[in-house]
Amino acid sequence: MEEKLEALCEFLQEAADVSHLQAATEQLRNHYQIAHIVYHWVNSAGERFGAGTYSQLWVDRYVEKDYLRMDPVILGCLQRFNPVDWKELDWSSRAARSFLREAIDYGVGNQGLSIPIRGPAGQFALFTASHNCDDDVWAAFVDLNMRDLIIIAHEFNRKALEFEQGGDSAPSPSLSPRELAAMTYLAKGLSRAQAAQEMEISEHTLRVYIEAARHKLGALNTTHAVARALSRGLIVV
Amino acid sequence: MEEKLEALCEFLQEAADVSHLQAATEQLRNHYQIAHIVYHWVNSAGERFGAGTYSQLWVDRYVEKDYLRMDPVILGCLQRFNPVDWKELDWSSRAARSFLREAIDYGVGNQGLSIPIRGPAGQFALFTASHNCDDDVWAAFVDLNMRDLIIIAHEFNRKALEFEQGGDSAPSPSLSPRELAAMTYLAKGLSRAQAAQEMEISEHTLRVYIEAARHKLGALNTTHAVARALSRGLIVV
DNA sequence: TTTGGCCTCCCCATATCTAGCGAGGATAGG
DNA sequence: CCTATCCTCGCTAGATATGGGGAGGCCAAA
Repeated sequence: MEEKLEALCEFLQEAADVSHLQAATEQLRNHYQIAHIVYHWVNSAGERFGAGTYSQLWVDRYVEKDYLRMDPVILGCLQRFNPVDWKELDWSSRAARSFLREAIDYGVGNQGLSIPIRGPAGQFALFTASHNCDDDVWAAFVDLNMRDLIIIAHEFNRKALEFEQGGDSAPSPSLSPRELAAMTYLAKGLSRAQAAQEMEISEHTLRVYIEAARHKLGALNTTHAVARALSRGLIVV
Repeated sequence: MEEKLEALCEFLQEAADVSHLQAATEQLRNHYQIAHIVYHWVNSAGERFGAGTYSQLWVDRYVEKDYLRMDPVILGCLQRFNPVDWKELDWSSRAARSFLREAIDYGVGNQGLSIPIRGPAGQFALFTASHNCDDDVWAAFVDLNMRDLIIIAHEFNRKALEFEQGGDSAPSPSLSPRELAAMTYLAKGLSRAQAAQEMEISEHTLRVYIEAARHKLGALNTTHAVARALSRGLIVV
């Protein structure tokens, strides 16, 4: 799985649009005179891409350790809406703190601002600016540049979306209303029998919807189908 | 211009509830000298709120006819990411065109810009500015004010989110690393046997993790547990 | 030291899901 | 009008998941 991720990222680095992003991050970094700019993008198929100015050493380390799954910046922004300063995140666990220490050792800033933006089909973009400085300097920087950074994040998203739609990426399948209802009830924890009762249809019919949704979503089982429907933003619990 | 905008944002930050948003929209409208400003918000429970400057006649008509379900602005923005000019939307169906004609009759602008923004739990916000003028004037307006409008949309969302979260924010339970891994593999569509193999433990042990996660998450079954872990941002597929 | 959480393993009976098959009526768009 | 999609219902059999129970070792914090 990790190799696939790396391959995708490499591919993207060579792709015209993303190298554009890469160049853009570098340019931004120079312009704002901060340590790093990172752009992280999860498309509607759940594939991840990134472009940033972190050192290759840190990127390798990050991938190797699968830090994606515990990085408080990622986890925090997955639950948030608006730009978030790294200080507002949850660094209480030991793993998180040692992660931060290590990150700083690898040249990542001790201060950071991340802007999460979501797309209609479960796309998730995270634009991050980070720097190494004390709190006052950082607060002043954020105060001055927050708006620009939000606008830039939107620009990046536009680019990423263009790339996604221009390429061969499979568009999110559209589920019928009953299929969506079925997925939603299952995501709420109802059994098939209960869901069928809610929808006032036979359980047999409900099964047809689940199967149809499963096939459309390319899912291996019901849980997978519900997970995909959720992470693509097709349903909401 | 800039100072006035900042004052508006400050006002928004002090706004305590949705009824204040109404006042804010009115203020924005005066400031930008356009026909209408509308803010539309769907919270994580799927409940809709709105604040805007449309005439009550049009609002009543809109609700009565259940236009929400066919309004090309709503439908279009539900599938989009970035600010969208109404001209970019799909007005091809007969119903859409007659809807637009009717809207203009009721005083809604013939030009509009809508900014969709999404939250982590399916929240959906739509900030719209509309006006009645010809294309050139409108293009100039958009060109000049797009950035401000994006920032304002974000401010509105921050307020709406605070309002939604005011009080009953139940903290997400913390799952152990193995529990998270189990949830993640299940969300990826692996069967219990496969997940156990990936984690190099027996299927029996895996079941214990799933059960533990299920109880922590207050979930009724495995699918529910995975759905909750996903929608709370505890795991990433 | 004791408590609590975590990780690992095992048994069993029942409930649920999966994967095929088939079929008729409603509805909306071209 | 026609075609495609959706909605509804039925069957069978095997595979898989679920919900109880219990048990021992490890580690860290109180």
